[in-house]
Amino acid sequence: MPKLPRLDDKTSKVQKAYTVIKNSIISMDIKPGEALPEEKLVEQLGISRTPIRAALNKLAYEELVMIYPGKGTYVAEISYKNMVNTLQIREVLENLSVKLAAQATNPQQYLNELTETIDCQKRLLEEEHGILEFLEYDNKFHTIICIMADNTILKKEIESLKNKFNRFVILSKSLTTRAEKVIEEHRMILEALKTKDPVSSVAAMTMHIRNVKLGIEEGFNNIFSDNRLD
Amino acid sequence: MPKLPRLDDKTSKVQKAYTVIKNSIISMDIKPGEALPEEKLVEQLGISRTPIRAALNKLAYEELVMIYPGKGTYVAEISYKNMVNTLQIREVLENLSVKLAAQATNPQQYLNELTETIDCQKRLLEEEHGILEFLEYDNKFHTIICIMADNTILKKEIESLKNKFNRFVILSKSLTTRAEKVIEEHRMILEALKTKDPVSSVAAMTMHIRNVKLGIEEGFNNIFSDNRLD
DNA sequence: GGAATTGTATTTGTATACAATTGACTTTAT
DNA sequence: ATAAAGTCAATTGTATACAAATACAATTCC
Repeated sequence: MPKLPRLDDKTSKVQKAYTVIKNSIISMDIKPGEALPEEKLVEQLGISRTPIRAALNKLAYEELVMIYPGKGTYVAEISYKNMVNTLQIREVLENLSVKLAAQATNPQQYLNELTETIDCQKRLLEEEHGILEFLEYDNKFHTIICIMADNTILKKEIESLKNKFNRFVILSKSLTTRAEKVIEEHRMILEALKTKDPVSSVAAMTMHIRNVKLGIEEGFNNIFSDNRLD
Repeated sequence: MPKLPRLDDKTSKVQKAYTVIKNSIISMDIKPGEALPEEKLVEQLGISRTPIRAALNKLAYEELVMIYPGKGTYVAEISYKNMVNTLQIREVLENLSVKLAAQATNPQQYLNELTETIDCQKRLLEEEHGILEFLEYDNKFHTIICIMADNTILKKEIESLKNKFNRFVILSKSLTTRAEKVIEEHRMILEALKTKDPVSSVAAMTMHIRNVKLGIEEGFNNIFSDNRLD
């Protein structure tokens, strides 16, 4: 019997609800501080409360929503301090990731994937696709490095941080000026990884993260009069 | 009306179930790989499946249990590689934590709390209390430094890592030989923090984490013939 | 009018019934 | 004998009903 295309409905309703809500939050489709009553989500998503609650709990764990028992569930607020705290952690984790990746024993396949990812991102930018798609490949770039680093826990942590982080990126609109630079910085990280030198790889990553932070801060300053929006 | 004694049952059933199961796992009361059927937990804990499922999901997120949809839920296995991966992350996060803590603006209160925590741990050791209680104050020590660092996300991350980590500590039985050294190393971190010097603080923490790792590896080698128990 | 109380609507928390999945065992046809 | 199909038990996934908590409005009492 020929292999038929599987109608992939295997993903659980929890997973679907999680993804839909998460994307709505990251894309700022639902605003920070906005309420997320479970019953409303039941109506909109067409599934029962049980999987919705599970999805919200997962999002709460990743600090994308806040659950106040008996009161309600709300999209997590964005603050300058939160952005700084997130970036402090991300910097050391990404540096660890790229350091381990540089020491990978069989890097070739991953180096190819990284190249491919950068090319995809470049193409998306030229064809003026949405920012969410651009960020998806941005995530992919950093995820591949984690896989290269052969540390699944690190991969999960960084992916979770990146979720939170992308809200800052979108809110700050920093990609409108930085998109091409991001690609260039990724390329430099890739080149460093090719040399298998941990030190220069970490240096390239540090530079990248630092620029990301500067871009976000600049964007925040353009939106708010002062740095302190906590 | 006279003040009645409050019957403090405010903690939710999810929280209770989570704590009970988590402690059972960390203390090795439930063995790695052992099944955790929800119905069995219903009988033992005397609550319904709903809060138990929520608790298990939370534990799954912290990687203390593994949920295989439709198959079953199991206590996470312990492997050498997992231990190494966890420690790699913990090292960079603890270093970040102590670096930021050294730069805290109003450290005095926290320095007092750290001193107190060390003294408590010392007393517990002399009075030969259980290992779980010792580890509780160990957690507290590292948590206070995170609070000092003024980064709530970092605090959550490190606490989650420490949960996983304590399983390795208990399995390796490393505390039987290292308990006093742990206290001494904590004291050195405290002294470094008092000088407000980030560099020496990080150095003291790095030394501590390195020794923790060596202790665990030694314990593992005594239990298993080789390092590779994955 | 004002403070305490009570009621009520909204929302999350929990219990339970039923559906879907998985895996092992049995059966059956070849 | 072997492989395919079918049955059954165990387990998680989902839906729904009801309970508890919270906030706010209405009411009562002074």
